[in-house]
Amino acid sequence: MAGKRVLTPQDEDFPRWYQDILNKAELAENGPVRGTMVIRPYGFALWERMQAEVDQRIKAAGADNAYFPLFIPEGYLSRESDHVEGFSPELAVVTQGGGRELAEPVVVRPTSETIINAYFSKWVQSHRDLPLLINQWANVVRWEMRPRIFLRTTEFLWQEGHTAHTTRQEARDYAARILREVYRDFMEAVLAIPVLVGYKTEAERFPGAINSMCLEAMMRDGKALQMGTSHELGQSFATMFDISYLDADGNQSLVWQTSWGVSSRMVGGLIMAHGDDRGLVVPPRLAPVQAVVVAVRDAEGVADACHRLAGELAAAGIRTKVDDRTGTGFGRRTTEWELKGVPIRVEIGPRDIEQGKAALAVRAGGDTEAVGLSEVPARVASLLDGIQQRIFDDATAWRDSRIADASTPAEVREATATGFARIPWAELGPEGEADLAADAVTVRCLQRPDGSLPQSGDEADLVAVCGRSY
RNA sequence: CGGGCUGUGGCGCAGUUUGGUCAGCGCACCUGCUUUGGGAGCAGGGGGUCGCCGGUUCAAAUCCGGCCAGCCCGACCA
Repeated sequence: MAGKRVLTPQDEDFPRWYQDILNKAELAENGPVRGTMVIRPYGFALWERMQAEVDQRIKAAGADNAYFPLFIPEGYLSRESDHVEGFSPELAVVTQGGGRELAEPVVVRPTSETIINAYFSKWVQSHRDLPLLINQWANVVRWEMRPRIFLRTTEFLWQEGHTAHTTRQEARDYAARILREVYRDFMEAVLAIPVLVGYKTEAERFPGAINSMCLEAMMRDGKALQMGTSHELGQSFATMFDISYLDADGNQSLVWQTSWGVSSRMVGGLIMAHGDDRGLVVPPRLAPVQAVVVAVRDAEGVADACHRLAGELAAAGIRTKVDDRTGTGFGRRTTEWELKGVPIRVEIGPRDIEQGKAALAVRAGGDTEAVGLSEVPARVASLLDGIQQRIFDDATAWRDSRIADASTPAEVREATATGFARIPWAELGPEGEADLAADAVTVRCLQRPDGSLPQSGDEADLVAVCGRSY
């Protein structure tokens, strides 16, 4: 009745472990078209929580939500040469509609810079129209060669922000602000995933950008996952789409732009940053279910006590669920909630009722304790705070133990077998970067020696953080 | 697109070398009873034109030809 293996252990086969979690925690599965995914209710609940938290921060940063079309005239893409070069291999193109050949094929958006900027061009006439700060939640399609659920799918869900400013400095500051106040804050405070911030090298830059900033996280197998990006687009799109305005002195000027996004890939990051051999570990601030009240077995008063307690927990602002499926064995249900990473289980059985207590079990760490029924809501609330911090601290300690300093490409190769390597960018350079690429090792980001975000990619003393990535 | 491999109930697989008695196993699912404090036990049961098309043969999951799909490793990427 005990100890049966639920998942392939991470150490044995990490990709297999990931697949097992997707299935057993009922997160997502493949769609019928290669590279597409069906996101199941629990997986989607995680995404909805992410959306809510990110959306709130985006609005606090002053951007408004809008929605632009899924279909983009093919001609729009080719207006920005780097952009079209970067994306054309992975475009899905519609050539027929209504039973006949289309005069001009339309592409399914791989990202919306082109169509959004076509409208920015109409909306921006005066310096009084700036800054223009727009965000949209959407699905996009990129025909990926090697899809993996959540991490790299042909269709994925994301938010993309697009802004226009009067000066380069203002645009840069806003892109950096989004990186820090929206993305980094969300990832560290809510997802409990520590991230490294920095600049992309020219080789890794977004097609059409003059500067790409990013957030990189380490997964439990030591590989890197790019969790989000924020780009300075300069004036290339402004030029191509003629986004110009009259400034206060009556001169015609071009805007400076940014774009930035995070996607459903973060669900994959959440799984791989915190998950263990028992399943998912969801940090409390994200968790769709923060506490599940489990009826141990069907006995006098158990179901009533569970529902009463769940009501009190909900009233205390805790996202709560009751599991009174006593027809299913207790062990199985416990395992299920563990697989789904619910932060706290509140277990109530006849023994607990007798003693006027409930058993609290914490997913991260596995601690258990008995708490008087009336004290449960307060105790759960305080435990949740501690759990959130603990998950973040554990992830940070884990990551830091797998980052090594290197001074030669050979040392970088060695260190990236198990984690990240830091090497002076002046030492590595674009030549060293190209060399490492042969072994699938890439520069994840350039940052200052103290880990902070540079003001420009040309600063002396920048450090290249290298790793294998998803 | 280059290199390696696989297609058999929902999932994971055995069977293919040596054609027949092979359509099977584990998990999952359904019913009943006993269970329930870490994936329960027993009994009974449902579900598969063996990727598709064609060929050889008395007989094809098995042999032959063609096609299709998927997986893994590389170039691309949120």
